[in-house]
Amino acid sequence: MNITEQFKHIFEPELLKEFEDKAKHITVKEGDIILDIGQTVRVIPIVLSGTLKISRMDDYGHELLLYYVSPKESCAMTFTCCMQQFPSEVKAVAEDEAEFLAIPISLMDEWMMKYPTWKSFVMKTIRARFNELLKTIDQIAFQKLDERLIHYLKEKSKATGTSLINLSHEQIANEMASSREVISRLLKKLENDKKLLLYRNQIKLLKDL
Amino acid sequence: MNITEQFKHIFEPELLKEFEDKAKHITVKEGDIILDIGQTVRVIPIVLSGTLKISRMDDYGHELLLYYVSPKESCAMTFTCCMQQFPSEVKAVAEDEAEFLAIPISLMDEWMMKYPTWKSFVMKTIRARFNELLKTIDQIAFQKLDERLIHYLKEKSKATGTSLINLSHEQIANEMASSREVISRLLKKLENDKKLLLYRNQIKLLKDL
DNA sequence: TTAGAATTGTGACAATAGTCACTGTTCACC
DNA sequence: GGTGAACAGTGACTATTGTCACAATTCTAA
Repeated sequence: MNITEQFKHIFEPELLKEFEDKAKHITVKEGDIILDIGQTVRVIPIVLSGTLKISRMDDYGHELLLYYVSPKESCAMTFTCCMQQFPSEVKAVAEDEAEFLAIPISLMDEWMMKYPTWKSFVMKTIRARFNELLKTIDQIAFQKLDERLIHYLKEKSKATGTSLINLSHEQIANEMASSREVISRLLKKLENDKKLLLYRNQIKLLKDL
Repeated sequence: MNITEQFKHIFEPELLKEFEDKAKHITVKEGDIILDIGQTVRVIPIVLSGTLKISRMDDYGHELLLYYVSPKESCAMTFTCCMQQFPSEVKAVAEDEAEFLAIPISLMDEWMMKYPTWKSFVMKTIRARFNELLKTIDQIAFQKLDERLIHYLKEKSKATGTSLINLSHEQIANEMASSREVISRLLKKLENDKKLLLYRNQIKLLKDL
């Protein structure tokens, strides 16, 4: 899709022109690692299509999904990291085939001064991501695994825009920092409760989940 | 202490002058609620002395400590909330008697443009708080309660600047979203392991904790 | 000084989550 | 069509955390 068209209600025309001139258009395929923990942030991504998955890893390779970056969105942590050239604390992976604009970090500062819509976009993004992290904290601190699983499935469904989730139980367990058997059992229980249907590598969410 | 003196290495003189002219000097005592969940952010606090405790609550009143705001620091979430006039998602309580500068949120934007040190302070604060939230997530997602307790005690000690922690087991359990009996038992175990000493309403951390 | 409140200690048990071992099923590919 | 890999189901067990009940201790304030 035409970038100017997609963003014309968000950014001023002069900024859209800058996008055209200075941002690189990047396409990645499912599973590609866009940014790993410890890597220096070199560009700010603005998603055009597809979804990026942002997650946290511990020292033993355990993963925890933090949030998704959907089209027209960006990741707050790149803003703050790049402005001070710090390495990334999180991992960004393409959830499916995705396109994004890569904006050189050197423009951040200039644009913040020059374009009110950019400043507002940055602030909105930071706020939104703070709230996502708080939601994640709520989940793991206050909720049991069965409720967390339901929340996870709903978020995944929202991010991909479909009630068909193409993941193995093992993959789900990994993203939730849990174990396969436990997730299998909980999913089975949800199926018995008519909340979803289980297939191989696929889960169909039903309306009363 | 003189404000100009305390901040002269952080902010430019013109900005310090603005502090003197436009910021309110507020003193609160231990336990005072500076900002509750749902309240609109009206000022940006910059701590002069004492410590603020930032925590998250669930719908049933369970609490989880997120991080502390120490002298010369501020809370990132007020920045982003106030710039768009959103209600607060977290609770801020005075950990002990504390003084802070209250900066009217209307100045935020102007100062961001005018004072490079202010912009840098804001960005640094946002980055630091993101990382604190990630550390909190690491703790609850990847660590067992005994490790979390040790981490909690060390952070508390760092925040208050002493190895004497004046809290009941119940208070600790609350801040960690756990239960009193469990915390009591874990503390007892740490005492047996010569990591700390237990008294009524007080814990003395030993050097090999 | 003494009653009541707050704090701490502890045993018994329940609930939740994780691990191990093994089975059966489905799929891809030669 | 057959074979091995990936995926899913399940029972048995363990570990961790939470809950309940109650005792013991210490503090506070009348």
